[in-house]
Amino acid sequence: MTRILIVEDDPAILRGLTDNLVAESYDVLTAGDGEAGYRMLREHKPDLVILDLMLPRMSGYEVCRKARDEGIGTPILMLTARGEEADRVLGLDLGADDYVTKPFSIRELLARVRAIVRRAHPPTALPDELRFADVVVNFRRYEARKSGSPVEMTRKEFGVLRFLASRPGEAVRRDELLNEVWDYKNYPTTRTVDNHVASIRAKLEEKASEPRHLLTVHGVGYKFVP
Amino acid sequence: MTRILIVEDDPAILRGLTDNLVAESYDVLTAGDGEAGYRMLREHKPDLVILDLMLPRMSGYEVCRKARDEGIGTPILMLTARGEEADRVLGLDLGADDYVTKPFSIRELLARVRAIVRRAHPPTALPDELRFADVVVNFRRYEARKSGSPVEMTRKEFGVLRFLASRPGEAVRRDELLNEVWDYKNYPTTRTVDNHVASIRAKLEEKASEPRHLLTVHGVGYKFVP
DNA sequence: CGGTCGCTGACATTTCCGTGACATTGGGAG
DNA sequence: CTCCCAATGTCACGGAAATGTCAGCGACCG
Repeated sequence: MTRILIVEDDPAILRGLTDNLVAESYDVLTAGDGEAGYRMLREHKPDLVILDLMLPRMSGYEVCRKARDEGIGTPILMLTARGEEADRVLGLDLGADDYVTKPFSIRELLARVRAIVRRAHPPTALPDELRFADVVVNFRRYEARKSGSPVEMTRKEFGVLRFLASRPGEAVRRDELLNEVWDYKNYPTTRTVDNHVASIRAKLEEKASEPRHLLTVHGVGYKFVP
Repeated sequence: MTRILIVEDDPAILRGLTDNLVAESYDVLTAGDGEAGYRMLREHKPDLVILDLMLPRMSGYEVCRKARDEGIGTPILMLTARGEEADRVLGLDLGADDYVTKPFSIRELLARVRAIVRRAHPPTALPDELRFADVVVNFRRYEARKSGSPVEMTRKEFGVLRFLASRPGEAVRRDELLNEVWDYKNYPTTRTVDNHVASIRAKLEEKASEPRHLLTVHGVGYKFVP
């Protein structure tokens, strides 16, 4: 799970950021001033810090410099107010990885966060669409069709199928599926995975008892073959 | 894959830029003088050009002007040496999208490249008008009609419907709607979205309890289908 | 000061998820 | 080859989470 520390003294912005990042299933830590932020940075070693430049007690500038001086390489995304042009370059020269100027669009900020995180943890790309036999599944539309007729599937079913399909032909362990499709709060039994696979089979396979695309790998997990 | 053309005569800078952009998984093309750069711009239609202002054979200034004269709208990021202040504005007037002054921080340049690329792949344009079943909605006039009769809708309702309609058939999460239709300062509950969708249904759907165009995607959000 | 709009919270309803019990299968040990 | 245990298939139920619905309240505007 990717952990993000937000250091920001404006409660409105802090809340907006937190909500959005949590919704994107990041782990979020927060601090309201530079000192607390710096302490949390050292103690919790987040994967990314979103750091306001103007902060009470210790500026983002100082937090950044002190962290870098200590060899802490955690990626830092700076928040700067408009007109702090000089500080911009300074922030970047200090070793911040990117900056965003307030007022910023949430979309832009999330895009930058994703970009930074992606550089650190390259993920496996998930497909947007999947076709096999007479089945078409579109993961953006959350739509599935078999022989042209719509099939109702649930969110978890889409999630499981999508992850299996991202590694075609490869056996995927149950705990890998749990890690990828579920979040860390809801971490059910591995049997839950079986149930979801079973219901996907019931909906998309010709004969659920003799699956041809969602195969069991005994003692390991499941694999998808087109 | 995003393709970037770099036109730069200093081999050291050229190599530094290339390495960094390749590392960020861009496709990189290079040219060492203005003429070659101009030719490659026409032939390869990159998604972005990083263009030095001072170049042998044909200046960045000329390349930019000629390209724009021919209606080539490719985004251009200008590299200018310090003290070329006058040229800066010129470069921007010519239709360059951004500029960076040498010596530049590579991080800053990468940040600007990302910003330009993002702008160029627009987050889906919003429609000005929408028709489905016996409904006509005009988002410029803020007018809606059902079976020819006017229907009163509020600003937020127009906003929500418009964004959903900009991605027909695709499931849109509540937080995406909040990000697009609301601004980051006013960031209400996701339940607020439900209410607005409900009231749009009440006004435009035949039976609000059995919507046929504004559909719920359980666990995800909503989608609009024409 | 009356009305609309937008947001929240409470309650009703629907959908889905996770679990456990039991049936069935697979594969290794003997 | 057969037996036996573990792994998996199957199913139904209880509860939780997501959504629909409605009323109320404050902000803003005329």
